[in-house]
Amino acid sequence: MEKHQTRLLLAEDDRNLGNILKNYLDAKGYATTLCVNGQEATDTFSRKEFDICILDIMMPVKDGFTAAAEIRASNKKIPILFLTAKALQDDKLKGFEIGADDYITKPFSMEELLMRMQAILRRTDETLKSAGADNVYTIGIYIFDYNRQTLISKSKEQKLTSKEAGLLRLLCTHANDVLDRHTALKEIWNDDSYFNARSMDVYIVKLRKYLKDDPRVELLNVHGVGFKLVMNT
Amino acid sequence: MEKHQTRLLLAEDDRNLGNILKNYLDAKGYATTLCVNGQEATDTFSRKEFDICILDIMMPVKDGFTAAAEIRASNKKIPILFLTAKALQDDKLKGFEIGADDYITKPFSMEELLMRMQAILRRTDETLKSAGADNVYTIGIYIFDYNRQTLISKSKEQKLTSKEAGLLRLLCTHANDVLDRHTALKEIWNDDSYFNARSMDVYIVKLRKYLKDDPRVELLNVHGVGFKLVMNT
DNA sequence: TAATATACGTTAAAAAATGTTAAAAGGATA
DNA sequence: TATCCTTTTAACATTTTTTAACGTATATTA
Repeated sequence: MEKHQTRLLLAEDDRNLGNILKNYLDAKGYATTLCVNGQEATDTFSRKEFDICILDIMMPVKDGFTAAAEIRASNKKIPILFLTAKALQDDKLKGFEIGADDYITKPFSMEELLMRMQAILRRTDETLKSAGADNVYTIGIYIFDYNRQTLISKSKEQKLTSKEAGLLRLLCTHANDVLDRHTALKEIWNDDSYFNARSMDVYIVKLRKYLKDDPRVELLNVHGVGFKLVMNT
Repeated sequence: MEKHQTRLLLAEDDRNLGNILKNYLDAKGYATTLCVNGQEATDTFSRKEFDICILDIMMPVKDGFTAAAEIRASNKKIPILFLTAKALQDDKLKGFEIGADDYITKPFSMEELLMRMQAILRRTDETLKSAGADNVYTIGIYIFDYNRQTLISKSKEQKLTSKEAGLLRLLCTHANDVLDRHTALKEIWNDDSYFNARSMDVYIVKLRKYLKDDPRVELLNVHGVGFKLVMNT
């Protein structure tokens, strides 16, 4: 039921850049393991499970190409992304021949790195996006299936409209945390205006009615900020 | 079950560069269709089947981003690769947001383009083939064959009309995801007008009737947006 | 703290989109 | 032309969403 974090192996010998990247990627929700050379990277890879590797080319002890080749030998599916100051053509081609998924030359923006990683992971993680997209949430005594737009409890099965389901899913992804009004309006109404805000209030009332059979589930307002779906266990 | 050539849609308004690329890619074994603007690209894409798209950003009539968005709306899986002189960061991010798989800035070497294409196709080949398997889709207890225009279950074989089959195929390629009304109307009715929209609603009713024997298969409406064929969990 | 403004709760009506069925129109073929 | 099949148009029902109106709660300021 729990969607696991994407585990990322990052090998970068520049401690400064390495830490900056690790912090950024951790903040973006990736479980990042930082290695400072290729040897450490291959050792770590053989001990732990990873979903994607980001390797610098020029590193002491063992370079990124060599590390990539070893990683590829033990796992021929895992995405590998090279990161390097070398813009030399031969190196790029060599990287792709090893089976790299991308090759980013420094300097690059961290946003671009993230985008390129996501572009690769979109293709790789079939389960995350398309097939098994975990859109089923447990809300107290209810089971909410976003895909089917149903909210089921022992006593009854409530069909939801698309707006109801969309809003409830957003609330679920922010469970026990505040969902900002503006965020919700932009996500579901595509436009943050006065009337849409009032419309959203109407939907909050509807959702409260649907959820009223479980007193431990509360849909609280945070004045001036948004709403919070609280589930007391 | 022979393995077909990879079919490549290339949109590039610079005739010279376009022809050089087409010749190179053809020589490398790709069946390349060259378009000189975004409009031609989207028109061609809706008429023929492709495995990957390479789009220039700045093109007359319709730019590459707009074309990509339309292509992505009608096919959420097909790899899209942008090709451009613009190295602006915002543009890159915009490209990836649309769902691009790569973004190559000019000047680039044709070898690198080829490598990047192959890196993407390595990831997608299997998934594309298994997912869309030659226009035959499994929908719960049914087997839908687009080419034969049949929807077969154990109890009966339903013959479909061409509009029914066309709409059902689009819904299948968007399985468990919303198929936009406008996209469907442009794809199947070639024109997004009020009466065609009503006609489409009639067809949705027909498809629901055909699919009603499997309660796990649902054809849901997403109010104001489109329809979603739900069939997992 | 009272007055005031703003945000939210609630219900109902209006408006828009979709569901449903049947008839009309269009196209192909015997 | 008669017939069959597909598609569109029409008419009416129902559902979903928005807007309006009014009440209550929360924050702000004199």
